[in-house]
Amino acid sequence: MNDVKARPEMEWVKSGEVRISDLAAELGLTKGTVSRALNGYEDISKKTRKRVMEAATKRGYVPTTQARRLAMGLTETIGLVLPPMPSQPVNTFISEFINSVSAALHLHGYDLLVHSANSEESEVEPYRRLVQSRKVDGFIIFRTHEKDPRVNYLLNEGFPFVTHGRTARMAEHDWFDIDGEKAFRDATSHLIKLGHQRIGFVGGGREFFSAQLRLKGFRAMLEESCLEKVPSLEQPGDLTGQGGEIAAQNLLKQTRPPTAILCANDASALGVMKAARELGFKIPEELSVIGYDGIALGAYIDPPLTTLTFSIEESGKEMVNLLMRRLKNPDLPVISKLASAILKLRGSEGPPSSIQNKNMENCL
Amino acid sequence: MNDVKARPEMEWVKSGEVRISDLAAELGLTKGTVSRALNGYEDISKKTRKRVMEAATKRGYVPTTQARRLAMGLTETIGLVLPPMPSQPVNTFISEFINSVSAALHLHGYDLLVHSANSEESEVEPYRRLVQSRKVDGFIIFRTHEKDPRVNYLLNEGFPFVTHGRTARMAEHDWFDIDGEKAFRDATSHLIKLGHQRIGFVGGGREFFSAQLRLKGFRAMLEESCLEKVPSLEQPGDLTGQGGEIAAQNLLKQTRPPTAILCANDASALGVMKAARELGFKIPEELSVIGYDGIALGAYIDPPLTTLTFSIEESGKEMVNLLMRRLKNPDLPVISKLASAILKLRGSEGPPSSIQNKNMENCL
DNA sequence: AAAAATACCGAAACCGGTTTCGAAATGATT
DNA sequence: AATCATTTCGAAACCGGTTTCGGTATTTTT
Repeated sequence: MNDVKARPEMEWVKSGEVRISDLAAELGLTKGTVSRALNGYEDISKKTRKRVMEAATKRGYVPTTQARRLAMGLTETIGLVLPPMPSQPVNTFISEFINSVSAALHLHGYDLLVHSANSEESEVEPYRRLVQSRKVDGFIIFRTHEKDPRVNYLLNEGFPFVTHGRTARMAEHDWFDIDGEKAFRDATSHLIKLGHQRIGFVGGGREFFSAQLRLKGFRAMLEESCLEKVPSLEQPGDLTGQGGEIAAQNLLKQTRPPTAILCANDASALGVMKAARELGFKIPEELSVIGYDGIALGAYIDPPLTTLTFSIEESGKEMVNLLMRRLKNPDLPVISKLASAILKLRGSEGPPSSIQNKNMENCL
Repeated sequence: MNDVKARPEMEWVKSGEVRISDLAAELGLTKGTVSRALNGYEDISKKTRKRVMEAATKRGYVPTTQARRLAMGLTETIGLVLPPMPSQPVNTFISEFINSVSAALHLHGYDLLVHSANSEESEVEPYRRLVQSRKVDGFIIFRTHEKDPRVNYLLNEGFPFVTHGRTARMAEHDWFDIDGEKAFRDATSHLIKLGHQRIGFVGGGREFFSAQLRLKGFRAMLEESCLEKVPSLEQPGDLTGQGGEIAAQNLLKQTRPPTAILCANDASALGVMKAARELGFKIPEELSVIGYDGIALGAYIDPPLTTLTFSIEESGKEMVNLLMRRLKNPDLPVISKLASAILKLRGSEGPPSSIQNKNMENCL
């Protein structure tokens, strides 16, 4: 009967050949039974279950994903759309993030579909396509805007997603974020304690909500410390090295340049340092610089870049957890998680050369 | 009859609701006919084709990807497995590469599945899983080893893939690579022409084939220029900043340290620069440093890092082209493409301080 | 020992498409 | 007008699984 296995070396080990119907035929069962046996249904006798599982491993049977997913009505895939790459790509963040998200998803049996956005079309277009073609069950979104069209679209569709970063509608969707406001309060406070009174700020692009929060933290700490808010010390920036250069030039060419500059990310901090060097400012003696992101390369430059850092690994994991929870039960109330960044002192900041003394004790 | 659309605002625009059978029923056709009409079969009259297509766009019908793929027996998905992240992630390369590959694949209607490798299991395990579960039609592999188990596995399975980088079996598979040998010949030649005679080399990890080729180019140019090959000037390295630091210490603490150091990538070059600073070597006056990768950050450090650069965008595109060709016709002969890196002078190299003169004219 | 409950498996529908085959309707040919 | 060739579409199988339902075979209850 089953002398099919002529030789014990099992020559059919070549993967991807055996289907569930083959297994069923071989065992004298129906494919329905085989399926239930493999999936742990209770209405299968231990004996046949064992028989089935042994045959499955022996023949190297692995269910065809597409078929299973079609039958079960889910894709087990999460979409991640990369933002259009800036001309100056500095995003060591992205690769780490993808890695962490992918690993976390894998633990839940999910795959990661990475899609690139081309800059010509609308920002929501990739999301729309993925939703309509039913290629994914949910999204991971990062670099949120305050009014984020992607969030609007997905909320309107009732499609699951989690954001890295808050939005104006953050009460309506799950999100994970780093507390950039607190981070910049801390960094600003650190600079003030060192004696700085004129502190410049290089932002991260008006369009990103996180940039606003960082600015907010910066301003709040200034106010708390009775330092006047000087509009010309706040430069927009754009998260690139080039943007940092331009911002630094605007800051340092002023008649009373700042003695410290706080940057919305490390890339612009590097731009700031470059411009500062070219303008003859010594770091950190004549100018303190602090970045944000904690990129590893920051430790290798001269002086090493002091920066606000956080765990990208944790970010990815947490976001996946939030998303999985949402997928399992779409009706749960929205939740969020706020992690904090820590100030990693590496040497690009220090006390200002000429301490302008002023009443630093209390606000009058 | 079809007064279903009570109001002209068409409230069923909500995506993902309408199936092909709905369309068929609405039009009084069978789903087979609708399918053929939509897919441009010749046996459908212009009239009904038009009717079908209009109804499809009106109802916002988009075929369910899973079903289509199951029926057609393909996944339209390419797998990319990320290598385990080093403790010091410096890979701005990866995110750019993913972006470029993803964009190129999209033009062909393919998706990109990004999978992370956990370092505990065998290197081929992720590939095996993706093959067996039939989640992808092909792979894009990078960071090849000379004897690459992934390549061996896929060749043995007869599964389509393209590598970024050559392998010992490169005659058997399509590949794309940067001509690292030539690149390092060029860089070495440049240093020699500047007057350097003791040149250090920081490799990129024995396991990578590319590292060997770069070393080969370095050695070849030394020999061509009648410079003696000093084994102690060749350090292994590991493509990280830390590895660069260690290598640089080994080089610079020698009694006769090199006047220039060539690094297998920019990350290790940054490590080299850091170590050099700490040991009191001025760059480029007392030590020239050249990297490889052309990372954007290199332009922002002091001095800006001279490096060998190439287009990641082009790499991604070319690899996708190779892979698509292979998928369309698996029996075509293997082809490959070798692109070249160009030396981007930014300032971290210059003539050695004390020119040790020696006969530089010809080899004797 | 007959009746009722339980364990176990087969049959078939289903997921949502694609593709082959054949039949009916239409048009062209003689 | 009868015959043949084309056009056009319906019917049904198929991709490879999952899941519901119902019917024996077996065990338990009385």
